[in-house]
Amino acid sequence: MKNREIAAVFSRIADALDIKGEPAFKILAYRRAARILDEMAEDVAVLAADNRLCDVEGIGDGLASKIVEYLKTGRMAKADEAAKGLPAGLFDLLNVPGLGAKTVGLAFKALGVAGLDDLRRVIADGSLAALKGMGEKKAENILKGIGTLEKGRERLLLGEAAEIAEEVIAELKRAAGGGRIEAAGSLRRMRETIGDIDILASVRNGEAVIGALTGWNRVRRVLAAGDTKASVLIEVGNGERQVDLRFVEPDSFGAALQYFTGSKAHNVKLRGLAKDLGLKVNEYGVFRGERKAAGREETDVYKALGLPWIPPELREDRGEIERAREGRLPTLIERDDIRGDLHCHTTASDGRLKLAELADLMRAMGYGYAAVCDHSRSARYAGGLTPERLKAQGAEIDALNRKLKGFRILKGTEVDILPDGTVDFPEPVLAGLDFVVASVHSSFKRDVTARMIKALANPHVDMIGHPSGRLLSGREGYDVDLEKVIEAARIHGKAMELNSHIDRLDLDDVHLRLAKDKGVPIGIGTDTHGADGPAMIRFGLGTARRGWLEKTDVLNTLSAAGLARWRNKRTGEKRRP
DNA sequence: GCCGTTTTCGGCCCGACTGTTTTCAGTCG
Repeated sequence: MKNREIAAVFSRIADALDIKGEPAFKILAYRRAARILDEMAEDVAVLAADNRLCDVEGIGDGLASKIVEYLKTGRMAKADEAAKGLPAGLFDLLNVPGLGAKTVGLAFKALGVAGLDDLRRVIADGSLAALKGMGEKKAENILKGIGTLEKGRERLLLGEAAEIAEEVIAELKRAAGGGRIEAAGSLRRMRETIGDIDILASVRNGEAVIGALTGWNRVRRVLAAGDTKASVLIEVGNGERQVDLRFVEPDSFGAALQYFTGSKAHNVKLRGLAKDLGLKVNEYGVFRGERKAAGREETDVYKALGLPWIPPELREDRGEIERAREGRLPTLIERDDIRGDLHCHTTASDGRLKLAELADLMRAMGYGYAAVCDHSRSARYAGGLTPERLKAQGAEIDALNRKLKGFRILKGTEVDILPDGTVDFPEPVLAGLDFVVASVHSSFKRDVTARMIKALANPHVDMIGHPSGRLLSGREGYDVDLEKVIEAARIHGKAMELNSHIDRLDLDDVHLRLAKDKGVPIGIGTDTHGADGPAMIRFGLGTARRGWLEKTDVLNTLSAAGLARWRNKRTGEKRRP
């Protein structure tokens, strides 16, 4: 699939045009197309073959022909033309915070700056500061920006960002002594990774809160501190992370929350819609001329635009505004819809919880069941179970279940999908289990698509575990065609996992929506290994909601009995729930 | 570059902060 490749080419064209000072809206069109391609689950080559590229909003004749050109030849003349005369090192400079395309273009034209080393030199010798419109302060800030860039500004995992935000908010609330303080931005949208942490406040003593933030002992550097806004860099691990704080009056809180939750694409479209209605939307409210029509609550803002409230997780401009206008928004899955956990480990393999401890924690979540899915024998690094040990675990589960009221542990396994596509336990062993997750844990580059499809054909396999295999902290996923695997799941009546581990969130939002559209059920598992595991369902749920999933799309909204019926319907087996 | 129940041309979201300026450009979100 060439979607991401082409997105990267468009993005590069946008950067080049930006440095050259081309019209902003042309650049915007390339950037928008890059984002759309990046998030699209459907193969752009298929769209091109069907002559449907122009059906995608944001892609017109011009971009469509460039995509076709790239698919045919592997090149794009426009990209070469745009980058002509620009040293490759210039593009790196755009990553320096506080340094934009205009300044990069100026430094290149006036001083021949072609990369980071040149930039450091012209800052050191004062020639950058001497340019028109520049100055000592600007040069100094750019130098600090280079330092920040080199410290690493990789995005935080959603779970990490949530933890930091909670800490900051608690700190600010102490100083505020009342009022509303909430996280906004991509964190509120539950994106899988988070850049900056955005916090919105509506409090009496704003000065005290700004002071609490800028004076906090984890703050390394104050980037800006005005009357209504402050930005700081705080220490996180070995790196730094930006926290933005905004103040608004209480009667603008809803408008500001809407505005700072984003996404940018969602807001741009919303404002366009407002304009068509003769309204103006900003972070203070919805206005008709001078008159303020809404602002205190977020629901009022959407209502003023003729829309129902749109859940933050949907706000990515992936069709949610159109659906809201038609009154056809999905009813997203909620925490209370979840009846059990489908993926947990115990001390029998690489977990840190004993069976009884796991059962207690899962009961405390309000569930009716949890499936213990320890590793199979080939996963030696994880202490995978032999058939004999699995049988012994089953006896232990039976004994425990006899003592538990209103809750059961389901006998399961996370069985390895071996390099030849068979699974790690023979069929008679699997036949005695309540739930079977099949996962790839080795030979990531070897025929993963075919192996998963073969595993799905095994009558005892219920679900493919963490299907892409990616780790958000850095590991590329398997070499796998998820569209084909999801199609195979549909044919066999099987489920795909949404693994809630903060480093996985796998399937991702885009593929979840694809699975939903195909009618393939999603099982949300936490992959619990320790005591902090069960609560991670929160991040799985956020991702599920980003994938537009409703209660009926998710397997573990069924009761234990319902889950057994789902399996029996497929297999024709009779198994007591 | 895209796009059109007012438009095939002329729009394209809006504001805060900073540093450089005597009124605004650049960057960011």
